[in-house]
Amino acid sequence: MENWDLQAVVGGNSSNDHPIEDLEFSFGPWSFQQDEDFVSFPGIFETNPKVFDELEQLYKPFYPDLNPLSTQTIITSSIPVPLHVDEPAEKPKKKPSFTVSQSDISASPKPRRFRKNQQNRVVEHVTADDLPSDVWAWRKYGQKPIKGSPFPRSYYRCSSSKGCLARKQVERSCSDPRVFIITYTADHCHGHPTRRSSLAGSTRSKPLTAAKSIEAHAEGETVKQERMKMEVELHGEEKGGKILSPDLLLSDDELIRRLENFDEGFFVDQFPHFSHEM
DNA sequence: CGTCTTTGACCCGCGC
DNA sequence: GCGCGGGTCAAAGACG
Repeated sequence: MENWDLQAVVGGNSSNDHPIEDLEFSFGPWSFQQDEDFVSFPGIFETNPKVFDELEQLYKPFYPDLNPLSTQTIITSSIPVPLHVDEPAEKPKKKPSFTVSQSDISASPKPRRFRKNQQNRVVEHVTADDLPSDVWAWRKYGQKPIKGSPFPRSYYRCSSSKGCLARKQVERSCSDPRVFIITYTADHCHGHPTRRSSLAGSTRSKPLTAAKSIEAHAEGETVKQERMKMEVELHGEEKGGKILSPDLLLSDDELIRRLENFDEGFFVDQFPHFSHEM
């Protein structure tokens, strides 16, 4: 028995009537589009009904009422398969055109066996412009250089609530340094973050040179800080502490105000990929 | 004082 | 069993 990734890759577009522009699934050595008769792949779905159930679970959140994803999103689930299952001969795997290469996720050419806690991951590939605002408070607990990538990977855990198992990894794509790969692992065990008693240490606002700022990106920071610095880089100024993309990021005061008047609609707007889990 | 980042050490899964 | 690589821990220092 071996674990293969079951992966749903969603190309999003929030600006028109078709929020999901592309949808592709991959499982082990196979990949297939949303409109293909994937049930006919030999051996797998017949002998592994769980695969179909898992696939449905991955697929369901996006249809029929599509969530307005603004980024490319990859959801993975690791599923055990018998070793005797043969790889497809007539259906060579094709690589999704918009997603990151497999080497960005794992340098291993073979299907990767996940560690515990990594069974359900949500991977987002976002540019600086698309960095999602993040209502959660993340605390960095580690950073590691990644083999094959010039950029290190940063590890964050949720500090919004004690005991929350939610994790986040942030790294830059080695194929496109403008793209950040954000991997969410495990669910938050709380509804929404409580206001922290202190913000000490949360806003490291030392003056940044452009080079230093880029270095900071490479080292990985919270999404909000990344966006703030990227905005400074791109536009050369920060306007009154507010970010230039009000639809994507709120000022601290506005964020806190909206959090204190928290409603589910706001939450769903901000975190569509979590909406189906609530 | 509480919370943050940084960073070297350690742990653990995996392939050989 | 060993080595590699990724993930986590924890101490130290910084910040408001």
